[in-house]
Amino acid sequence: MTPLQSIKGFKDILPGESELWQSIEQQAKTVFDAFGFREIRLPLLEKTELFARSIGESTDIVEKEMYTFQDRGGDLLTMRPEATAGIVRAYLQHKLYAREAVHKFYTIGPMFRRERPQKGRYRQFSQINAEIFGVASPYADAQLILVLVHLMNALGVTDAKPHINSLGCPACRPAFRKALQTFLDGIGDHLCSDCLRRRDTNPLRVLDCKVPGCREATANAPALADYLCAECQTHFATVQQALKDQGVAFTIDDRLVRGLDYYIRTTFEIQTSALGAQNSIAGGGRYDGLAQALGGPDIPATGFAIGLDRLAEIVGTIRQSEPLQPALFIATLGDKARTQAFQWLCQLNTNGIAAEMEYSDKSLKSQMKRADKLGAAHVLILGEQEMLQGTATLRNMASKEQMDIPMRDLADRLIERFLKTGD
RNA sequence: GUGGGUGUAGCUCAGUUGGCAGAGCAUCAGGUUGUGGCCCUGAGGGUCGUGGGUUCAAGUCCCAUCACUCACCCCA
Repeated sequence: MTPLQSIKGFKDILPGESELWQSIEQQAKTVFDAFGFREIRLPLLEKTELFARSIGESTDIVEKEMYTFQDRGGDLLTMRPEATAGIVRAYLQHKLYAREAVHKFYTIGPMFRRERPQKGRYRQFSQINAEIFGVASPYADAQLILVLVHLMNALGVTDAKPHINSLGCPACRPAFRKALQTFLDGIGDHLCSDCLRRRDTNPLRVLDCKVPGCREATANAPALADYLCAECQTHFATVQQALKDQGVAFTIDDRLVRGLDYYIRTTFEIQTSALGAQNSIAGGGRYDGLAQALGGPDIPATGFAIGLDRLAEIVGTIRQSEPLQPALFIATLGDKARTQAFQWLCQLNTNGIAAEMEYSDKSLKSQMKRADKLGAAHVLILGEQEMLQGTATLRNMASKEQMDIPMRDLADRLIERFLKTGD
């Protein structure tokens, strides 16, 4: 019988890789602390309606990628495919806007989408999210981009550059959408089949198509920038100026159209070439209308999500994580010695000293081999001779020096020794 | 949902016109009846992804199926 396997698109993070994730998460927390973001932890499960109303009924995510099921009470529930909707829900539910005008959150955790897996894309994937509520100013957008750039630098990710765009607002986007649709109607046969479908459902996405034929056909398409209202223009210009003032290099990409319905004005992505077809490791934008659409007050908001799996893959090629090396390995010969050794081991471990021992009956040679493989700095040998003498032998693995230590209060002596010298 | 590639030891992979299932690394043991790294010797470990077909004979050829993977779509 073949052993059970994990579900397609769900992966294990084994020791060796988990250290990498821990260090990225730690680094992110450090950056968030400095920029004034506080952690919010949320359920993985929400009512389906929340995502349908926030992400957009006609998006692929809602139409065919969500893990949705009915619970025993009859409610339709969904494993969250993204975090923003849940954050907004919690923000509204607890009326946090009534306590303070401005809130800055971050959260780290898994999301679920039933897509076909490939490099850098899994059915369970983790994101680091950051959101700012209550700030309409473009400086909030600029700050988020700066947080991303700062974090990438701190992690040593050099092949990563912000791409930014403005999608306009409810005042100016409809006019552009109409102009674009008219243009697309005129070039019908030159578009790929996907784009023909998009022309009706979501014309802006045609601009984002990678098919060369579509790129050519839309080369002279109306540009969103020409349709932005005065307020949107000022907003976008301020974002750019703020980034320049901070010395952040960025690319204006007027075809950067994001998939979720709720984005307006500023959108941005951090792109890299290190992940095959998946060139985006983080993305976000402004979503001022969402709080109101979900039944709350009209509160401006902006945020981003980092693909943690993708980030870990990139950072992992830069760094290698080594297992923690024990300060001491205890080798024993005989049952009595082993019993004594386990007492000492427990004492050492509970006092914060990384120590290991051999539990089964093995030759001293093979125990030394294992100690060496684990990278133990010292080996404590307790055999029959030592038991008779009332001492144990402490061997320094690097210098090969050995010394006898009385068994009485031995653990205390070692704890003192290792805590003091640190080796 | 669509298309391509790959499935042989724990890992990385050889396997010729169809003819006894292989290597390196790793593991374990011995060389030293109580001392690691290097070296030497040996051992264990395989439903060749799974099921069917062709054949005297299939890891190899044919069909189906599953898994993994890359890409499209979409997105982080």
